[in-house]
Amino acid sequence: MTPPASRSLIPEAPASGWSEWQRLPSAETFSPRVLAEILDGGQAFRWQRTSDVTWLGQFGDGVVRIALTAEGQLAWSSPSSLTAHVGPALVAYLDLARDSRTLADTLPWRSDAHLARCLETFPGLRILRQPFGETLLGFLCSATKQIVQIKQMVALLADRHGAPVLPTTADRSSLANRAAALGDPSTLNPQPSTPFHRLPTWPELAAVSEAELRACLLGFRARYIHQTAQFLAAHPGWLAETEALPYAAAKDRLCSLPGVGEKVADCVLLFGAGRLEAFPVDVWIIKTMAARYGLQGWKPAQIAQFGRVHFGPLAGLAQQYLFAYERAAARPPV
DNA sequence: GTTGAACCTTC
DNA sequence: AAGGTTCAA
Repeated sequence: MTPPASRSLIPEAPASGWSEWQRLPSAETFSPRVLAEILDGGQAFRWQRTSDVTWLGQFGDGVVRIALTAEGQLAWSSPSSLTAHVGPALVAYLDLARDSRTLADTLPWRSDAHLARCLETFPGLRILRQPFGETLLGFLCSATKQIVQIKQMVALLADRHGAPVLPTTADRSSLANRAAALGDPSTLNPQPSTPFHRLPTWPELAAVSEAELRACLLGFRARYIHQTAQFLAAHPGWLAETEALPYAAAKDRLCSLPGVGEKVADCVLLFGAGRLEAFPVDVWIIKTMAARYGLQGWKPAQIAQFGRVHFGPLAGLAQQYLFAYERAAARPPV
């Protein structure tokens, strides 16, 4: 049992029906900026900021709020019915068993001044360990879209095609039973119910038409997701097997899915399978490798090769630091 | 093997 | 123009 976090250190009391704030089992501290980069910097698409230091997010069957204490430590709260499940799930999701600073220290920053600057700028930046299938769905949506738009597509998919996570079916039927016993007609037919829907699973997506997917603002990505869902439905176990494969084999298999090329496959393996050797090459990395490493005119595949050699077995972690730094440099300074 | 256009929609 | 993939030249 994690002890409740000291109430005075948390900016607000938990909402009713939610657990007390609890500390996470990690001594690491985070700045609001680094936490924002972790939760909302393009790894995941289901977090929204609720204040300077609090976030509301979903992954798997979980709904959770995260808060930063005055000392920069993490605390969390979830709907009471989910609390037992969310605690351990969140530790896995944030990959808190690994110390990110120790990990980052093994990167070649001693011989790479630019990397050293990126590490200093985002201390404690870490790679999430998201559910594999959800990560695949998110990055199938990502082609030529900005984070805001990807979040919008994913939110529509969840609202329209994902199962409600709250209240639990048990809660709901007990509510309905009680209401029936009391003869209260208003709760017999609960409203379109809850604000929280999980993302549709791949079997659920297989039952959604391409037209319905297009209605979720997916555009040409609707066909990719539809075809991928059909394939996965015809090959049960394929996704779980892929997740367990070594990096290169897993990437090959992912790239055989419609709409999945090298970049998307690397993102899925990095952010959804903990494969820190994956080095996704997107337009930001192409820019940064050209500007900071002198690789003007290099092709994505060449940059990926350079990245894996130069940054080593944790190239994906380095990639995330470079990515965060380059995007921050491009934004107007606060 | 390489290059370029097409693919949807929205900020 | 946007964090890409695919298909055809």
